[in-house]
Amino acid sequence: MKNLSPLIQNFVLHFGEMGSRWGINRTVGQIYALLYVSDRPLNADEIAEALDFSRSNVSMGLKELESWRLVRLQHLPGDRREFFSAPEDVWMIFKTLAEERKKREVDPTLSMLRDAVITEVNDPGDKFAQQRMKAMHDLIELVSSWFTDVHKLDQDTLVQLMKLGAKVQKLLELKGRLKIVAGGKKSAT
Amino acid sequence: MKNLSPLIQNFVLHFGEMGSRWGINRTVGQIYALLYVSDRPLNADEIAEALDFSRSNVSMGLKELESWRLVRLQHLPGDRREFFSAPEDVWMIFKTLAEERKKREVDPTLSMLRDAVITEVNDPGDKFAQQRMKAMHDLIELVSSWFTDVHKLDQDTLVQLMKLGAKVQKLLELKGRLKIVAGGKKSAT
DNA sequence: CAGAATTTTCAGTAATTACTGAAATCACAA
DNA sequence: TTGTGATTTCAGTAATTACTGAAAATTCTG
Repeated sequence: MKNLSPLIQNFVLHFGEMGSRWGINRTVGQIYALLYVSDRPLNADEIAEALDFSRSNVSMGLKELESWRLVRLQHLPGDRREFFSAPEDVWMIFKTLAEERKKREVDPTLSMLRDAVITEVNDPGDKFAQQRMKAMHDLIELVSSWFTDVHKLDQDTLVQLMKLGAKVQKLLELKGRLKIVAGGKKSAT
Repeated sequence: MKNLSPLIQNFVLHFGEMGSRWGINRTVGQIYALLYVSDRPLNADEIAEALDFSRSNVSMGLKELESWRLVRLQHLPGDRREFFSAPEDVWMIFKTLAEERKKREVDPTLSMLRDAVITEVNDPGDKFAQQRMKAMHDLIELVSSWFTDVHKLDQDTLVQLMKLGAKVQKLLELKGRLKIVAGGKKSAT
């Protein structure tokens, strides 16, 4: 790692490590981390130089990141090389990551579970297994469609909701009471 | 894989695959999947037999799962062997997983970011990097403490919230209006 | 306490995944 | 179109991670 300040180097190394713990290869994590903290787009040679990777490794890493929609490719005027940068908005990054993981892993899992649950089986062991799969399916489906749903919310609303934390319970109780009142009115007329 | 019905075999293989995509080794994923759909606790030999792993591999896998608090060890009367089972409550499983990942990966990342952000730097590149790290830190902290917070909610409330999905926005708006009214009253007195 | 049953450890090996350098391909300018 | 710079591909190799079998340790029983 040449020409990287200790601050940035530390960040990059940590992200490489984290990446590998979440099933993303170390190199890819490091490239992303570097782009994330860089104040200008970088080309592949600069990345290879900074992280001390081979040019081809950087090429593969960038391709991977593009497939995750985590980097933007751009051209600088008067320069034939491709420059890469990470989107600035951290919420956007978070959402993109969640969307991609959902598409790649969660959706196929749901589909597998759905198929498994509707299969006709006779064995009691299989019957039990199906119950368990159903429970897992329902949970994943609930969480996953909640995710999709809140993606639609604008960022401020999302932040507001998060900051509310557990206090959201009070709000839900309030909602319950309002509903009873409304329901009462309706049934009275 | 001996004695496993196609239904269960399929489930187990899928989970092994998913595990490895999320940074959990294939074997561990398969052992967990098997325990999850099993209608009774299994001992290590049964697992080794069913999945066709060596006994020592199963031992290591179970140790790993115990460290994630994802399996329960129990003894059957009149049997010296150790039997393992997966907790039944899928929400509990989900929460445990989230807690462990937070403890192992998110918290150390937050700590690294906090340190990086309070470091004194002069280089403009470092200053910029610090801004980015601050943004990431704040997002992770917000989401992570929201997670901790909603863990406290009982399951029904959580399900209610999830089912509400994007409609939660309406509720937040309502809350906003109530606050204004309340605030108005206060300032009037 | 001796011995049997069970579990764990760990060094060696196998399998997988990551990385490189060289060659091929591509993209553009003259 | 040809040449040059840039990027990608891919076969070979390196590094890492996973797995096994044998031995050690642990746990229980008589």
